[in-house]
Amino acid sequence: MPELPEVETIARGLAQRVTGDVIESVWLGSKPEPLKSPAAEIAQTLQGARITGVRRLGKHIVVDLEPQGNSLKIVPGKTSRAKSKSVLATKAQKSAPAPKAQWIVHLGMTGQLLVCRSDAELAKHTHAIAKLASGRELRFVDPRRFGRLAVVRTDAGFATPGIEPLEIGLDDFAKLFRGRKTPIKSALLNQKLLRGVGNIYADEALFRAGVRPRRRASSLTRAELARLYESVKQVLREAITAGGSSISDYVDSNGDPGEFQMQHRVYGREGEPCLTCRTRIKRVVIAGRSSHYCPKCQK
DNA sequence: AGGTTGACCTGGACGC
DNA sequence: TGCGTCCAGGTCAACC
Repeated sequence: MPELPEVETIARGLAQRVTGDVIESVWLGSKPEPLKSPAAEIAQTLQGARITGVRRLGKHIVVDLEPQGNSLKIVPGKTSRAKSKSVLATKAQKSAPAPKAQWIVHLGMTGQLLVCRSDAELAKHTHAIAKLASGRELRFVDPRRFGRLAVVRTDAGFATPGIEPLEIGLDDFAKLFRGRKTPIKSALLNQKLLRGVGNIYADEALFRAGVRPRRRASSLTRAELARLYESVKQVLREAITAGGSSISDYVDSNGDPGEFQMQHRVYGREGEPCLTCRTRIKRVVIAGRSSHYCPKCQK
């Protein structure tokens, strides 16, 4: 479910609500799929850490952490309570400022990262809970288990390929598609090129640009690339303003749905009239993904 | 090497 | 009501 605007909405909400809070303890479910880092490493990194910020990188949520006792010398007795003699404690002792850490969350198709009261009912498919010093909890819920949790503790921090679509310039944007035989729709979904665009916004951007999803990426004219460039940015910005698109289970960190699904012009509108020319919207499958377009408005 | 397909999961919608 | 089928916002590994 979550593409760039949804992840951005969630990250902004979390930043507002949990920045400065401290993770007191962590519970991780028994299902191993969601964990990309070893459970012990995740627990150890999060426990006692102060949240210094939350942001989005592509479709990832990055929770910036200041490990426990960062500026202090950590002695084994101090980290005591849990699992950890901890690699963390050892490292912190050596280098005066302990390395910053990050908690990386990818929501997959159905993941949710929610802030709630600790007495709130536990949703089915809750895979992780971070208890906060403020008395609230940060919960990761994901029925389909396509989501992923990881921690990163390198100086460089979390990195992912691809360019942010809201930051790229037109020339670099055009370069991404040069010589690519793949359909433009698939190229837009390729996270190694642009990071954050997903199925809904690819379809919506192509409609606004007047380009059919099956067109080979390399066949787009400069004018079409320029229109697509603007369309991608426009549709993402509008969707962020609307708080994202809620098709079935997307909610922000507060549990509230987005509004942008009301403004979809082609996605999910198969058989309905084009809002511009009344032609029926078509749905085709491209590289396994359903793709919606107006056969008249898009060339 | 670039491009395409299927697998990974669960649950909701729909047809019979 | 119940069962089967299809579909879903994302990403990989495995193929061609």
